[in-house]
Amino acid sequence: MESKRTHNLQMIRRLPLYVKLLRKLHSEGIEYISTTALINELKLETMLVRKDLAGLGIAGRQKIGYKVNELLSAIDAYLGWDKDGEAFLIGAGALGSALMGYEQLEEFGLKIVAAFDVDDSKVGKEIHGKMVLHFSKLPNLAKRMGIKAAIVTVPAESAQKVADVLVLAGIKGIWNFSTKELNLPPKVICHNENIAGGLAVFFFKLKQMNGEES
Amino acid sequence: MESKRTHNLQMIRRLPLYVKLLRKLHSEGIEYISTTALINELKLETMLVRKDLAGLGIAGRQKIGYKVNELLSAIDAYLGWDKDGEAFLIGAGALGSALMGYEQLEEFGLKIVAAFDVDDSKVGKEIHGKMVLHFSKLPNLAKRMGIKAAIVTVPAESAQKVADVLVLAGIKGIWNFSTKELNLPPKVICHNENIAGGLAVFFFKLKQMNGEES
DNA sequence: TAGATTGTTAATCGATTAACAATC
DNA sequence: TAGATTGTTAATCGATTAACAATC
Repeated sequence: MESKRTHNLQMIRRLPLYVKLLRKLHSEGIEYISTTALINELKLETMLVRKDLAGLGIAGRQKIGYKVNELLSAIDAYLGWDKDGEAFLIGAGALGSALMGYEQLEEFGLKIVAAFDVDDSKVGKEIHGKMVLHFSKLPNLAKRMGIKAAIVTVPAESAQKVADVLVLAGIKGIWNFSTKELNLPPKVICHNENIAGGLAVFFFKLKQMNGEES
Repeated sequence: MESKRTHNLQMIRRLPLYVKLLRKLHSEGIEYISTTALINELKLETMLVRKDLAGLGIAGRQKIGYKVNELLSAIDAYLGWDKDGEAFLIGAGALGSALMGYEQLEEFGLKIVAAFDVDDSKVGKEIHGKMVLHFSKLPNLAKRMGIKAAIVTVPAESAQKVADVLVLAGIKGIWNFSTKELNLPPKVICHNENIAGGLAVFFFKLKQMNGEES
């Protein structure tokens, strides 16, 4: 029963792009789409899109293409979007506040139900309609509400301490925005979002471009 | 004079992690660091770190390691951090506001000098100490201030229109946070930050983990 | 039938990992 | 000298691209 196909993480990163477009098509009443049409809209490489759709394991029809709603539910299933994802957010600073107000997260299946911080000037307030609670209340709430996912947007210095508490509170997955590799037990998964890394790549590309001109 | 080494983008993404640690060491007065020590701190793979440092083109000394400040300036030079990066931000929504208040950006060499929006309820206000101006003022200001980089945090629907204006205004690099592939002339570089993609990977890992348990 | 499109298998390319050599 | 560490070259692995087959 083990899955033979090796999962392509880069492909998974592209899935939301497809979802965004497919939902738009769906809302416009379009039932079928060909890869050629997808490529035109998304400006991706032909073979990439073809491979990605093939990887979802559903069949298209020649001359017609893929059924839009079949593609959508295949992607949902692939990503585990069928059960809706509720998460706590820890660290209501600039970045944390942003994620609390970032509609795209809910659009793509993640709902932040509450935020936590240790800063008294933040605790008790609402940000984008969501309550900021004291971090000490997290373990109880997590158990009571059955929350299994957490978004970590605290400074690098506190990240490991926060993670330790999360693990004890029964959190199973951490989306980590701090610039710090976390030490976690094997049963807890972690995905690092390295924004500073993205910035570095941006700078590097800029430099290369300028370098070429001179 | 052309560079022979192929640049490893993944390595570039890791550089800020090194910088963060190296700066801390530097401030503590530590002069030399070995890769072994770096690996312990950062929890990265031995060979990755070794290769990354080698890629910077500076020499370490056996038994002693690398000179901390040499490493730092090598990374700065590699990324083009020597000249400081000033940027405009377009789209002062949740995500845009966050980036305006996100200290890490300045820490890693990018200074947002002003933000732009078309929403009258935002224009004229200050967010995290930075002015939000009307988008129509961008072209003039960009030329007057010599700004060459822009951060795009507008919704996918307006992203291309914004990009077109930026190109005309002489912007040479775009850090694109919208879920939309931009159509740009070859001389303008673009780096896409796909946060929804990161979320998709996070969900996928969560699903895999839960799937294994059952 | 011809053409457009899906589907699959092989080749290439880039990044990581492993193995080994060099040196203080 | 022995050991720790840097430095380099080769092997593996994953993702993309190319080539070709199948079919409506």
